[in-house]
Amino acid sequence: MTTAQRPTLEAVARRAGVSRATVSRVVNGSTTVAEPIREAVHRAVAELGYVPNLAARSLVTQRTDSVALVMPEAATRVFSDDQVFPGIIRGAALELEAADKQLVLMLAGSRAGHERVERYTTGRHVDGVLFASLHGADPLPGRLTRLGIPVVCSGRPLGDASVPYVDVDHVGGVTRAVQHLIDGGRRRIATIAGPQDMVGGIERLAGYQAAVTSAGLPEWVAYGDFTRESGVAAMRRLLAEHPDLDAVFAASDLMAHAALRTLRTAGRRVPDDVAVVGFDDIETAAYTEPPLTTVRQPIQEIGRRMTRQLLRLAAGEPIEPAVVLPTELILRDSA
Amino acid sequence: MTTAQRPTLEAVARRAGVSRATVSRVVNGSTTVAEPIREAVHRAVAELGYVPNLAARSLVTQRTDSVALVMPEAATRVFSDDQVFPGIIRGAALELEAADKQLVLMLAGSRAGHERVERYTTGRHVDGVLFASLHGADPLPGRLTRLGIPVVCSGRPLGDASVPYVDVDHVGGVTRAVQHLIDGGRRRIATIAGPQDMVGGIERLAGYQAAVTSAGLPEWVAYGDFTRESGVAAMRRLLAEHPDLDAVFAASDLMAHAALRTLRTAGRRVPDDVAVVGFDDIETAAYTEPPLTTVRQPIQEIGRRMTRQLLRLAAGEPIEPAVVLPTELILRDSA
DNA sequence: TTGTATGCGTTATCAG
DNA sequence: CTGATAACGCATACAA
Repeated sequence: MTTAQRPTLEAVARRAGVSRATVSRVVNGSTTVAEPIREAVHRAVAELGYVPNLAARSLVTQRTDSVALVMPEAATRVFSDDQVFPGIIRGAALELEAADKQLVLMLAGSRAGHERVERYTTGRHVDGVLFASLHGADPLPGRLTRLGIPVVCSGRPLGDASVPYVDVDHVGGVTRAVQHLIDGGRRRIATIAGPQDMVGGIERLAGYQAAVTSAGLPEWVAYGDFTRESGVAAMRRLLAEHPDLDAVFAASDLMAHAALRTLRTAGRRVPDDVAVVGFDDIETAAYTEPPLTTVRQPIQEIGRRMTRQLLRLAAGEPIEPAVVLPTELILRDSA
Repeated sequence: MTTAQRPTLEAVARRAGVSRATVSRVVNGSTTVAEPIREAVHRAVAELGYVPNLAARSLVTQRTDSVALVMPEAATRVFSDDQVFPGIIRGAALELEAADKQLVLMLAGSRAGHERVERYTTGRHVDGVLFASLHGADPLPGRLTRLGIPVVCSGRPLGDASVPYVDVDHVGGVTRAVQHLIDGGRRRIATIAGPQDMVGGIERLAGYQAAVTSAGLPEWVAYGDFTRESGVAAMRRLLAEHPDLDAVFAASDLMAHAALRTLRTAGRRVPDDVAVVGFDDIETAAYTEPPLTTVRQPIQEIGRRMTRQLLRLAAGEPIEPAVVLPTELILRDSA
């Protein structure tokens, strides 16, 4: 292993018999360099295996051509099978690909991880930061924004209102879902709510509450955290407390899936005895038994829009502070 | 939004009435600074909201305190439910957490993505590079190694043998699995092999071939790519070509799961008519119908060991060129 | 214990 | 079209 001293611009310049400035021009594709010189430089670059030092470059350009996508979650949840994070990642990756920028994924599940992400992003290691899903009132997005670092969140940030975000129309989707249940003759509609430290959890519950209340129906709530396990527990609680329920709206498809199975175990037929509606429209929603009626949110599009907003911001263009994407009720067999 | 000019060491120094060098010492936790001065500096740092510029720092220290984990796959596959990548990510995250280094995840699914990763890593944006799963003979690990950048691969790299790696004992695991089938009286043992451009696919097939051949048994192979869909197709082909098979070893649990369902659909009972063994021991393996007998590989441990090796390498310590972790046959009901 | 001076590898500004 | 030369923001050997 030749721990060869890494060649610098200087070395290339000497080899090619030109100045550093000229080498820099060629490397950066400037068109104002004479053809023979350009060739000589390219040859020298190849012979020496020269690769620009990004730290030096970004020190002067003030850019890094990379963008961070921060996921304030432990790896387990990020890579669970609800495919929400992966969808956002895919959307961001596609959009950054087009802009020829590097996507840097960072997990901030632990306290230390969160701090490390803060150091990394405030240290200008990236041109902008995307936040994938925030818990509670995380101060980091606001802090970065105040430092002048472009930030876009997925989901309205709970703490600092001044951070631009991309979200979906939770309330509209839930309202349509509950209305659909009511139209189908359901009158005892329960909900399995999501975590109340996340905007998605909060708004979907609010949407449910508004819909049942305005229809003069009772409000039956059990809380989960979007996962299957929590869905099972919540569904059991609901069945115990309200054995006569005839419909349930779950704030995530994973919890809806759990509800489906729990209801069957309890001897209830879906949708005959109990109708079930989920939220997300993940891939498996079409393959559950029975196939799940659910509120679709355009997950990948969230990633794309966030990224586009961020790139605009980084380019100094003004952007709208909030983008809200539509949701859609997908009718299948469970309701 | 105050696009405040970002404060530098210089600014902090002036504010605190000391030299840049002293501020630098305080910021980096040097103990040789008088208490009152240290306090003054800290105050100035807080008042100005100073954050060190990482590019400038790494330009002089030659370190970035971050490590890249490259996944040469599209996002879809990385985040599929086999949980192999997530396991490696978790292992690496845990180990880097302990070392207080930042984990930088990079997807290199497309051609352009691959190039971008190359620029990023060769540009010394990270102190070392972990490769999660290589297809074919990717030249990048070798190239980075020759540039003096620490690299560790998961799985023996197919191209350049000089790159250190961490792998599991594929052959040993498969041999035990097949032997278990033979001990159970099976004589017509087929395999659903993995992709032959990946070391895992190659070695698991080789292990199967060696085991059946040395037992004087026929060698029946159908190829998949580790996914469920490919497993269904492969199992169907095997059933069509060798309707009398009495066992199948699948090179991944996902494919084994598919085999289970396909066999049942075809009217075969597992394990009565056909025994099935998988490879991986993913979480769902315990919940399939029937629960899956499989070869466990310590996925998370792979991530941890890779990372430890990389950190040693980056610290200039010598490391063994190959680490091979043991596999274990987990007996459940499918075989 | 603190300050001074220097260099890390680029890009950008200006002359020529 | 090309070449000096000055930043960029920080860490550190050396001097005081």
